[in-house]
Amino acid sequence: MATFTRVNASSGVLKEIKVDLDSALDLRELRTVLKALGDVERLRIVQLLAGYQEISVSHLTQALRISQPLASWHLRILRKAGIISRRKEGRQAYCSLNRCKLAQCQEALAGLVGRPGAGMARQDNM
Amino acid sequence: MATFTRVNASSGVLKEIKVDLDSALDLRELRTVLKALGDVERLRIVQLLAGYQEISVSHLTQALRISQPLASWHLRILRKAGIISRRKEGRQAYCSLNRCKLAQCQEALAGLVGRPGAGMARQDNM
DNA sequence: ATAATATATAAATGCTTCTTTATAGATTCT
DNA sequence: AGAATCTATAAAGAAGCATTTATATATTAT
Repeated sequence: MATFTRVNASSGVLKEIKVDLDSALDLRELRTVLKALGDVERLRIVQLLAGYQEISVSHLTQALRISQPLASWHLRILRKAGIISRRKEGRQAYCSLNRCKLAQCQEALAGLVGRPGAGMARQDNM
Repeated sequence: MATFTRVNASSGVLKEIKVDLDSALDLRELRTVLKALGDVERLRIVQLLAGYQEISVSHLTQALRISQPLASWHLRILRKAGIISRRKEGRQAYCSLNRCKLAQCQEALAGLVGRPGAGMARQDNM
């Protein structure tokens, strides 16, 4: 298992943590990804993106029949969550799916409920 | 594969679609489930519930150190999304995880991006 | 340089979500 | 019956989200 150490900033306590890079989604990041996916328009974007290597914003806008600023809005949320990437070429922006991020999300979800210790720390205090 | 036919209301076109019942989450329902999971408190609830057959609301409230009304609020959202079930006994309410729903969610997510046709209809109009 | 195109951002607006405090409903205990 | 307990709901407020219209920025074409 590939690991690295990092500082736990959220707790205020400086503590080293072993993190599994292959499914390194803590609760907060998992929340962010799931929240980003929890919208029909954004799911349609992901669905569309899944069928292509990459696609320009204008094509996406046409394909999904949504306004261009709305597409930009949703793309921004997906990008901030790490679900998609953007490549700029000339005046176009090409979007592509970060499939590994989605895989991580599924992993984390499975780890949350399934195998203890896989992708997510378990608390056993009751 | 268990299937049934239904009308595609979103497109306005009346069209019969084969649906896989084992991962029968359409975009809207997937959205609802993901949205319900897209919150740290609710993920903590799911995480806790995953470790037990069932757990009472008051135990859950203590374990997660959140107020009782807040627990009720989040539990309601999880229940409406089909992620948890509730069994009432006396004055207590016992919550349990619907693991199959989470599995469906993972399936749908995988189907959305991965195998075409698995769990989710694909659009190929570009 | 001007015009056209592609994308992003801003402002405004209505809607939903999260959280707390307070209260109601139902069940058990004395 | 009355008191205590468990859970749900209501009201209220702050914060955040989705959407539209209008505008800015950057790039290409004429």
